[in-house]
Amino acid sequence: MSVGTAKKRYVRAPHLGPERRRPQILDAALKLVADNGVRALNMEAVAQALGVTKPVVYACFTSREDLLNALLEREEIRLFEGVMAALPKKVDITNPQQLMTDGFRALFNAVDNNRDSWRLVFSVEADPAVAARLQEGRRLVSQRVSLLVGAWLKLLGAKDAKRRLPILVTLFMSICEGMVRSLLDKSNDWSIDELSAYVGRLVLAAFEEA
Amino acid sequence: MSVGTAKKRYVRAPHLGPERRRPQILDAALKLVADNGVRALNMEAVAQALGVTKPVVYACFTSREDLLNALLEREEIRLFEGVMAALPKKVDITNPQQLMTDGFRALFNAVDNNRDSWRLVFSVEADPAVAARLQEGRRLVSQRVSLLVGAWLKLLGAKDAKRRLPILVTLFMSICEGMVRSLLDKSNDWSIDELSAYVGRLVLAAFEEA
DNA sequence: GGCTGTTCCTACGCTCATGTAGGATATTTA
DNA sequence: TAAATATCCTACATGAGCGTAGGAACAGCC
Repeated sequence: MSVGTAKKRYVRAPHLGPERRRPQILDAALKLVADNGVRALNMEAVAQALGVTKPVVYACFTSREDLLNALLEREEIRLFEGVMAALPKKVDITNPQQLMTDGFRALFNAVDNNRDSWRLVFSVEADPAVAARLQEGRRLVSQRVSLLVGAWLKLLGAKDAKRRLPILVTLFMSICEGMVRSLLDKSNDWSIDELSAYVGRLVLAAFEEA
Repeated sequence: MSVGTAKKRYVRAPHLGPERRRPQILDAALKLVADNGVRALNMEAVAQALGVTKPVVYACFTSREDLLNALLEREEIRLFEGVMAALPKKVDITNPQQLMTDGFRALFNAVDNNRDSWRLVFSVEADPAVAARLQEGRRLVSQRVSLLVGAWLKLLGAKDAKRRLPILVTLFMSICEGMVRSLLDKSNDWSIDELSAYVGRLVLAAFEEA
């Protein structure tokens, strides 16, 4: 074939510059991790997803670890917002049932509206590069839950509250995490409203025995 | 220094042969994973732990994946035994409290007596080489739990049992997993007897609302 | 002691992913 | 339009881990 009519083998990517590429890269990285797990997140794959080459990615993030951290930094805002909004400011004794149901509904909706971000959290556990950050996030949420459960125990007038508290926090966190996980991979036939009402009722029953 | 008095730089490992090395290798691998996570499991590390070189390991297991599978195959016997023994044969309506407490106690003891094996389970989740095997294990346990919870729902005469079942199973499994996890990394001031009694009471309360 | 077969070790090749140097191309500026 | 600058691409260096070929040391047997 003649040189004149030969098609270019690739399309050279537009000159956007690091500033405008950063968010694109984070988007691509999020999708990669959410779809195929953290192990699928490598610089080559990210570059390809954008129709670009590695050095372009490295111009935005100095390393894979840097990229992953930046991704988490961006997502954790959304994530925390969802979780913290689900937790009530104060424990309202007049209607604990409502409190639970509303909380779970808020959580489940937050998850359902940001599935990829939430998948990220669970995928990323496998990666040591961000283990510390993740653990810190969990600690923060636990702390908040601890406050609320502590208040609840006080209202109940439970004996031995100080000792029971960590167990109850663990229990509550496990339940939340389990339900969120199942929300992310199974798509069962429960609406979020139904599910939060049911789970809320069950969990409340347990906590009334606390 | 003279050649005659030069110390050997290494001790050549005894000639045991693959047959007798296999269990040693599995032990070393288990310890590695339990202590430092799956990522720490590489053939070189395993070899070093035994004072041996890689080809010796490869004489016993054809690949890293093979080794990991063999390890899980060996451990899962112990693991299943613990879990299945914790689950009652039949749902005894006369004393459900006892049923729960005994179950949790059996589970927690099984975990506490095989901490490394259980750590393995949670570490290994990060590795795609055995993801399928792990998932299958979970499925088997779920199935068994499902049977029991199904029977329980029948005894309760719960409405909509079929639809509620999977939610309850997820809930129950999440709680178990969460408690086991916390048993493995925190060493709190609860005895296993106390803990199982308390958790049993809470979970029962929830399930009476099922 | 010498022979045979087993077991172990040294040394290397391969692949995949990270990260970088330097040239090519586009865009902006003068 | 031509130089200066920003951005991108090709090509390579490096390192970790997997897996293997072939020679060295040992054990048991005659």
